[in-house]
Amino acid sequence: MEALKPPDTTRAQSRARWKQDPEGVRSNILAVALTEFAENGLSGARIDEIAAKTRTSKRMIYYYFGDKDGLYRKVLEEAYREVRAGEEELQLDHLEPAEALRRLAEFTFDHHRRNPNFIRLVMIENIHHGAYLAHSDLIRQLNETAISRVEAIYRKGVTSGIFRDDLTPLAIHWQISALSFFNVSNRMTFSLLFGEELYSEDGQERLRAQAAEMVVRYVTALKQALR
Amino acid sequence: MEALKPPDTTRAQSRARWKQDPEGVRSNILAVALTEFAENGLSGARIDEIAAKTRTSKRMIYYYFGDKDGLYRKVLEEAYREVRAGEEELQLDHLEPAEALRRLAEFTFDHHRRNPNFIRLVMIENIHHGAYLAHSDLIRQLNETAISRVEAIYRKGVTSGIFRDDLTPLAIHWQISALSFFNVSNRMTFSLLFGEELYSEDGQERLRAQAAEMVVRYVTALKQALR
DNA sequence: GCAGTTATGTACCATTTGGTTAATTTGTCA
DNA sequence: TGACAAATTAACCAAATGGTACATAACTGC
Repeated sequence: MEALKPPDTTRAQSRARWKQDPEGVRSNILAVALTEFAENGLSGARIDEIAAKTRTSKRMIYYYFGDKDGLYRKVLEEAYREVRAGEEELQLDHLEPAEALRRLAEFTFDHHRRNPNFIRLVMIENIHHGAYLAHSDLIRQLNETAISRVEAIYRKGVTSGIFRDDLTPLAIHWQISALSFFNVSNRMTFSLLFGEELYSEDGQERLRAQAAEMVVRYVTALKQALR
Repeated sequence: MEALKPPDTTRAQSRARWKQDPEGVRSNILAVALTEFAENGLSGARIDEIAAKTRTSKRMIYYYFGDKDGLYRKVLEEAYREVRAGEEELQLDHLEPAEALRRLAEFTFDHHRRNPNFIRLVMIENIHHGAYLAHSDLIRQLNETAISRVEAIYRKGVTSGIFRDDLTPLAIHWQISALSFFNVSNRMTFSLLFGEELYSEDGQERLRAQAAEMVVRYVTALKQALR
């Protein structure tokens, strides 16, 4: 349709030498894009800005990821993968159920705190009604383990009689997540509205202990409540 | 700088008559903008789109709100005002502390659930590091009451000996908020990852009761736990 | 060492988008 | 009633932004 200009062959001579590094370029783009999306949201992030912070060019983003949405999707998957990998370390089998549950809650609290960019991506994804997450089987799969971990602990606790038996692992996971997630996701508005005291080192230490205690107390059978 | 075209006086004849309605126009813009920002985020929302859904024109948005940021700021303030106004109805003075606290938690849970657009705005604001909320004294002021409501209940409970005395109203408010907020904010990703069961009517009823129970149990002094 | 494929740099483009200019009408009040 | 301010319409604009076209260098396998 449009008239193409005549190819400009003269300036090509000045090009420097370079080495190919597909994997490096790819992961470099992903890393930069992760922080850009986490910082600015999906529509807030700028492809040009991402490209500029990359060691390569905008062209390569489209070469490897197709378009902005494609890039975002891969970023989301990568973020989930990393975070879930970080959860592997946790070993709770040898602990008695109440202690295991407390540790799990504390761990989750810490883990979310250490991964604010991930939390932000999840917030962003929720703003978009989970439209991108919906298309990723990989991510869904990664989360099965989260539930089974709670389930193992809870089942043991019910069997030994120290946990009440009218709850579900899913609900317990929900509660732990809520307290841990909110702590990071709403930090800015909460501290602006109510002061910084909950977000000092001490304050966080207390919130963490309180959140864990809250969950444990809730799951503990009433007749056990006095120890 | 640029050459101006000669004024086109001929077509002006065709303009229809209209009535002035500054307040109506203003609030109409605000209402439309609220849902657009809540739906798409700050950078995701389009001024043209907002204008189109308005009964007036884009020009009026700039006339009344200056620029996109100005509009967003006013939307945020308006949303806070409405939501806080909705909390006025709550009367808890006549209840004994444990019951009052349970009611407060349940009310907050319901209230957040009824105002998803507000929740989304707060999420968006957190994505932006609370940059806009930081400039609004009005909003900060509106939240003082939230804390004092908790404080009144908590103080009564401590005095009468049924609440433990090592907590702060702020932390209790944080806990209630976390459970209530997360329920709405993370609904999409959570249900995509773990299924819809927590978000059915029954599921929500249970989560609500559990959240309230969790808070009450936590605040209750241990020696009271068996009633 | 050459043919074909993969990877990359440079320049360019169409559209979208926030924002503006200028003219015109409606309301107000001396 | 007429001048001045407030409200509103319609057309226009420059910059930003997602995305491409094209040429070419690096790599791979024979």
